[in-house]
Amino acid sequence: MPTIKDVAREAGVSIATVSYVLNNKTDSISEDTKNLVLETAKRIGYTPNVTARNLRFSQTRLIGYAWHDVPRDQVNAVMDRFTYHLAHAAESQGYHILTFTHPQHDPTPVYDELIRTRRLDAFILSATELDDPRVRLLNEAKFPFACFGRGDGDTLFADVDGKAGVHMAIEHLIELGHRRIAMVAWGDETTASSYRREGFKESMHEFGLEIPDGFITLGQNEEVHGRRSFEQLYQFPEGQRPTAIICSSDLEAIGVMNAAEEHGVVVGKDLSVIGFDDVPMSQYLRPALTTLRQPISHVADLLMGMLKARIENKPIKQTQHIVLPELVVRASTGPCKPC
Amino acid sequence: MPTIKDVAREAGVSIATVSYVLNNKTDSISEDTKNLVLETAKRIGYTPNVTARNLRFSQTRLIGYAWHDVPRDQVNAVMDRFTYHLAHAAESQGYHILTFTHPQHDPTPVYDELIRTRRLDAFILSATELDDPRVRLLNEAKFPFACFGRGDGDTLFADVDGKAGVHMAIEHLIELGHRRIAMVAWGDETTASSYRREGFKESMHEFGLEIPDGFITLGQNEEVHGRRSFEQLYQFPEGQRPTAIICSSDLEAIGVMNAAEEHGVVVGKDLSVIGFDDVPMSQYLRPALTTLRQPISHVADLLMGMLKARIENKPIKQTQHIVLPELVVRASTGPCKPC
DNA sequence: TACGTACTATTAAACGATTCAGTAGATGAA
DNA sequence: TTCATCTACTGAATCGTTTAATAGTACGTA
Repeated sequence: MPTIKDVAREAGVSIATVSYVLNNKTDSISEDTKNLVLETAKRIGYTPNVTARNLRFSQTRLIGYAWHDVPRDQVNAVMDRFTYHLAHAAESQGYHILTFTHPQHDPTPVYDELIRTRRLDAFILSATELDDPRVRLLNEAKFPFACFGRGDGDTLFADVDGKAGVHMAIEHLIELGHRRIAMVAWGDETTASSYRREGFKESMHEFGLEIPDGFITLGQNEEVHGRRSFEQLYQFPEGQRPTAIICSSDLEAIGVMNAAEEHGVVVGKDLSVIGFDDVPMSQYLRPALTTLRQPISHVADLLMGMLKARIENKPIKQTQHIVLPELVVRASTGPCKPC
Repeated sequence: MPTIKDVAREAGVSIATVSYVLNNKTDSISEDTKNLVLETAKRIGYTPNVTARNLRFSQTRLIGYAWHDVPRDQVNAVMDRFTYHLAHAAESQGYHILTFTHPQHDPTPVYDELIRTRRLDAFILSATELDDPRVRLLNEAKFPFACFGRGDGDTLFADVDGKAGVHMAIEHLIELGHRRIAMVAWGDETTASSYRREGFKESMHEFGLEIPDGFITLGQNEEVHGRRSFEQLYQFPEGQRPTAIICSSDLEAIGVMNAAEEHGVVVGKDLSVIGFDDVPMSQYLRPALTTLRQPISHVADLLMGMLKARIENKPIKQTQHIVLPELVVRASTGPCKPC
């Protein structure tokens, strides 16, 4: 592979001249020399060596994104799509994504290692928690990063508005005549969980609807949580059962639908169900699932835009973005039957 | 961040000495000096700069993997899991995965660019076709790569044995009493498609079973292909319809199951259905889907093992691996009812 | 005394770029 | 003629490593 030296020798000029021409710093280069260098570079097929350039600039043009393992029975929700869009967004800014893995409960050593070896210019984090050890580490190291999820202080983040999403879901159900609406929520204190749960409480109140005791079920993001939630809600006497259930994820919605079918309850008619995420399969479920689609591609663009500015020490117009999900209406929601 | 110079100055020795100690080339370093250097490096928190090292060795310790876009209604099958396991396997060999994207029908310029800038040491390709333009490019450039999928000549590859998978599926169905078995196959000439389709023909013949005309339906890997295949097979008079359908993917199996339900055919009882891939959702379908699970993690390990050897010019024991899928039996297959 | 030989550590040249500082040569002004 | 200025280029340091070649001691031996 030819280097800048080869171009210089072939063109009969110095290395410095070649570099100036190729970087378009041609203030004091004659037109003739410039053309000669450009032609020579093209002729011998020269392309600058990224590693050498990176060493010179103390950069890597690489952004780290940890791909954490998920048990094979769990759905990785939107993470595969997010990775694709992240890679795409990074490329359009002149960066690349380096994916790495870490033990689920001890991420920091890997982050630390990547910082210390100067392998990366920045990180993208996803599913950030309140008081997240990764965030603490990166802040202490003053290392650039941006989060898919909430952050405090001057943390760069973009997140989906779970509260507004649940509001949209309730609005849709009310238009269909529903009044008794339950929610399958998450018990653990992640930001996403509390926004979705609190959004439910607030919006129901706003619409003047009661939330009977037991209408918010708590558990983990698993199919069985949806399944158990249905069983629990089915215990209510017939006139007091919810006619619609909003879930915190599509996976839980599937659990609800599976349990409902086993009890002879027809989803979309006897019971309306709404999920969250719009995983690829949800359109092929029977009935197809009404769900809140996360604008993944947009989130990736926002994160990369902010991150590039931070890496390059440029001003950032807006450091925190909360974007609306989109309600995708399918057959799992229908008019309230008993109403 | 401290550099090797800082360690040398602090310890009062030369840079070379520090380097020798840290790389454990201590043939001609006294025990005292060695300890002094190690302690100093630890005290000031020194970690070698990867970029500098890479420049020296003309390497990047980075492996490229293209993440091609898939329409949002399609399931990305096993690619998300593959990426995770690939990253994991790479790390255990001292490498990292760089993900990138390219236009679906014009991949080569991006590969070319990454080679020319010397951003990567090698590539992993997936879904390689016969006469693949990427393979041609990489062979011409003599650039290391390994494929998830078949390859010819001395191409490094690991692939799932689709033929054996279909054989296992047929065997399972025969044990359940089935005789009239159909297949939802792919019309386009990818290697995966032909292995699965030809495997079906061969195994059926081997078991002494006929394949009536129309029992192999051709289409693309979409839900609707499964759906249409069912409709087509349902046209047969009752005693001649297939009692079991093997699909080339879980997505098609879902299509078959959806169409079956609409016709009042109960999957798992009236009709057995087998998928291919074991996508995460398949266990939560109603009925849960019997399917052929691809040993993704094993494939990733094999590929990275071979690739590392090729990059480092070490001998490779076995350059081509064909691994067995695992039949995961769930409720979508059951005893042959009319038999 | 002189010399070969361990032993230990250092000097300096790479790797492939960028860029500051400097320099020849031409031109113009005093 | 002399000096300043401008144009068009080059030399060499630098980024942070690795490693071949070399050099300085000390010791035993001829």
